[in-house]
Amino acid sequence: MKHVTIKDVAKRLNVSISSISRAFNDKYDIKKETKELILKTAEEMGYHPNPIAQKLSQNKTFNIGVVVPEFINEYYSEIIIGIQEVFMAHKFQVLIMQSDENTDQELRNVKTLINSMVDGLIIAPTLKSNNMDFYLKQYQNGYPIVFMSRVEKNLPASKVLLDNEKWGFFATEHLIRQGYKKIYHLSGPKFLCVSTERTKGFKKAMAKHKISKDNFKIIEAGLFAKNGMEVIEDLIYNRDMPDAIFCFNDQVAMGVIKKLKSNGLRVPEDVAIMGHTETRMAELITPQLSSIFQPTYEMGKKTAELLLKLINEGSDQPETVLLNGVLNVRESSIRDKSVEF
Amino acid sequence: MKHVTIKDVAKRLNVSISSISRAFNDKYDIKKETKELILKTAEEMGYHPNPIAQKLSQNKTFNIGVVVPEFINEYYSEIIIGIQEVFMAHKFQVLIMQSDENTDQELRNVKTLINSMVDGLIIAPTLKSNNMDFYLKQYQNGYPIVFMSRVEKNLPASKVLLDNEKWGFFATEHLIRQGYKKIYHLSGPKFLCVSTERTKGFKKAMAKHKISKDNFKIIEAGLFAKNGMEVIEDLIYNRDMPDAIFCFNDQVAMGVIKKLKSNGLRVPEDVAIMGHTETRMAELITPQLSSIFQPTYEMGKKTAELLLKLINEGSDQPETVLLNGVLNVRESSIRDKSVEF
DNA sequence: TTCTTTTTCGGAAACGTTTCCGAAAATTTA
DNA sequence: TAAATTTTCGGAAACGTTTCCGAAAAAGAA
Repeated sequence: MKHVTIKDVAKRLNVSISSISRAFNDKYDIKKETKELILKTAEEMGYHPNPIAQKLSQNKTFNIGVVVPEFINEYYSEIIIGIQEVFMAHKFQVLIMQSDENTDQELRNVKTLINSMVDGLIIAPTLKSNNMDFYLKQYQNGYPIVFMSRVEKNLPASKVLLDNEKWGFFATEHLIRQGYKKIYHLSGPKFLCVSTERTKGFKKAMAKHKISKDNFKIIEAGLFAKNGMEVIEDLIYNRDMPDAIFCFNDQVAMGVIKKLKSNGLRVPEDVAIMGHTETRMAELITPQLSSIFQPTYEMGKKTAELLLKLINEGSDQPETVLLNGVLNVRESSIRDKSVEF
Repeated sequence: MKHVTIKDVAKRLNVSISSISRAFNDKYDIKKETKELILKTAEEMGYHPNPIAQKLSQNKTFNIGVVVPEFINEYYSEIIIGIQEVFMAHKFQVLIMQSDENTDQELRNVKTLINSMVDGLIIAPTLKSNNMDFYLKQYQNGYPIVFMSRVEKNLPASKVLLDNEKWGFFATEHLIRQGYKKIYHLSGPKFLCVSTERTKGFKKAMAKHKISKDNFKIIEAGLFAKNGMEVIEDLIYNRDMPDAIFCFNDQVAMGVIKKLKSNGLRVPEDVAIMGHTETRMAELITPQLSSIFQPTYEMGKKTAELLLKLINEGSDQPETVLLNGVLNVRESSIRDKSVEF
């Protein structure tokens, strides 16, 4: 496992190490023939420049870091695939770290990556991240950071996110247009901005269509299937069942559907269900789940491009990319066709 | 974004850089007071040792690489969490790369990581990986590599995997014991060893319980829900429906269930379904899906420990860890309770 | 006190590159 | 042919550490 170094090649060819370096870095001041000779014998000798040494010398690591709250769900996994695609094309390595929805772990991750001298950072904060001040300070000091997904629209930094309010609105309006009269919204935690945004969209739709306060309700549920199940249990217990529910995400929606079915309620005939942040399971369950598809792959690519620009050109103005979703209507929110409206 | 270096601290305190280094590396030959003084002022000045320089100097990167075929499914994500846990405790960074089930991409990933001088590698090969010879050569040259999940039981290298034959056997035997008489197996691709192992287990159960050739069948399906759906379409078309199906994995099983239901067949009354490599969705769908749970987290931890040992102590004998699964019986494979057997 | 041993520290080489500077060689111009 | 310019290359410093070696300082033994 002995590595061939630049010196070995230099000695073999009786040239200076600078020439070897020049040959490998496509510098202008080297004769074409010597360059080719060098590259050829280097190849033969199995020489590869040592990235660590390059990094030390250039003070650049060609690594970037990605910190996500989790990648158990396909959401961040898909985003990362997009990120990786862009950076691999530019010879960057993508270091991924996950925070397990833990703000301390997140801070440790970020510090580890900064310490590892990554050239830039993509951060999707955890649920209750209280590290934003620290991140912003780094950003303002010129450290290239792009935020993703779970940040406020007015954060003074470059970021890529779905317009959650808008698509919360569309999801809700779809239910209204289907003729459902009593619509509840199971929101995520209220300290999670993507949740409050979606809730804002929900309220906006209620206002636009002049639905009275008696006919809608916002219930703080959570992120997971079990949160959805718990809420349904309560609603059943309280005999307070709407005819449509817009859930914070597909996981919650699936919990809701499960619980409704096990209590003999039919979806969508008794209660219509709308999810959000579509998962691949949406098509597989019965009934198929209506949801808002997020363009995860494009989110990843866009985020990566923003960071790449920040790394190469430095920051000028923070740039915010608001992406659009797709409303996928499936069985779970289609009103019985016999009902005209 | 100017980094404070060891020299700055040395100048400030009027000591040599070697002393600073000694203070940070807990060397014995430094006075306790100076050490404390150094650590204190270093802290004040915001000095952190530059990992790149450390790596260059020590010829060790404290990075390890993990190459997985994908992490869209929760399986590898969970394993990675286990891996990360162990390595973070030992101050290693975990570089994750994914191959998108593409053997060329996989080779590129591995080479990139080796070039990046990671101290060790965990590899879960892609479907049709034809790079095993290359990996084994590296391993035999002393490069620390541990294989995971998708490798042959007799591969001459350290590895961690589920005993797929055994749990394929148990899954099948469960169906037999429930009284199902005609049992089909939807296998994965035949060049995927975890699939052939599970199939072996299926056959073994058939042999043990003396089920005649007319009453079981092995159909090569694939890895995804749509593969399961396609097979069911064929079976319906050919009027060739068993009363139980053991699917290669949960994804296939969910496709199967969906297709059965949309054709008016009930699960498990008409056809019982057994999955494998349990997903969290198993509990959420109707009917709840019986499956073989794989101890992903422990797999990750165990793999990481093996690699850590290999890195620190060098290789002696290749070690193979065969993990056990858990048979989780749920609604999809429980025979009507009125039937005694 | 003087000599030996131990503790503590500084100097310098080494890790493998890139890059600046200046010089030699090759080419062009006068 | 000589001078000026351009091309090509080597030497050496720099990146920020660790570590070896030997010396100074402190402590212990005689």
